[in-house]
Amino acid sequence: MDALDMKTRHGELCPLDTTLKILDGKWKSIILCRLMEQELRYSELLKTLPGCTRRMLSLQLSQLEQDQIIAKEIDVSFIPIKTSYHLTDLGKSLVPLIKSMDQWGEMYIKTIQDTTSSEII
Amino acid sequence: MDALDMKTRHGELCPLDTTLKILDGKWKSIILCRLMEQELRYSELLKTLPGCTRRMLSLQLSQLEQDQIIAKEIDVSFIPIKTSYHLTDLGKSLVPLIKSMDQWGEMYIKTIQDTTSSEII
DNA sequence: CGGGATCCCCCCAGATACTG
DNA sequence: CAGTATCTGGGGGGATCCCG
Repeated sequence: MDALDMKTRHGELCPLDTTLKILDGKWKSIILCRLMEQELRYSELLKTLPGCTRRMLSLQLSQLEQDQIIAKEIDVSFIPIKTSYHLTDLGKSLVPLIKSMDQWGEMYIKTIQDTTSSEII
Repeated sequence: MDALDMKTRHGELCPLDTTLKILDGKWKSIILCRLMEQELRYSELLKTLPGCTRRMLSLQLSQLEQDQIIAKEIDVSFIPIKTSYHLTDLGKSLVPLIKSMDQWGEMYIKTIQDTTSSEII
């Protein structure tokens, strides 16, 4: 576990772990849900994430950027500066997986509700 | 976020989050990888997880059990007691997803290695 | 053998203030 | 507008000990 010290934040035991590490973070899943639909600016993202502080948004975005899942464009043509975030190709390749995980989550929630309401155990 | 207070540890904003919460935990991904292959006992699992303490293994297993991803069987027919863990049906339904995530992780690692070694940016 | 209970430390994340 | 810097507390996780 010391041998492989890749540039990114990986050193996991299996590739599955790598995927989870990339997705792990308090707001990353929702951020990705938003960016799957459209490119968004920092302040626009912040509005859609009730309870998320600017500090946290910055941290999560920079990690996703480091992992090359998203990229930002900075428009310095006029003041105030505007930055926008969008999925990279690598990020786009994650979309089908995210949708599958979302669907499984939906199924899971339904199943749990059914079994706990009828209380079979 | 107060309205829905399900029995399980969920209160997330999107189903994707639910899936990630279930999988999130220091050793869960590897535990699931092991249990996908075969049913295993507590001590057997511990051996295949170098660095994992008994405390952590207990915690992770109990969470997976609470979430109804795994189940345990306790054999009290003789001393010492032996318990074994296996995937539930819900856990088995997660297998294709886990394999997809594992495959994406493999692809990701390769891609990152290529781009960073040639340093295209 | 398969866990809990307890203590303790460190890091994550919130609050607040500052900056180009 | 889009962030960073600093301080602070609460919880996750290691180490250790105990129990049925």
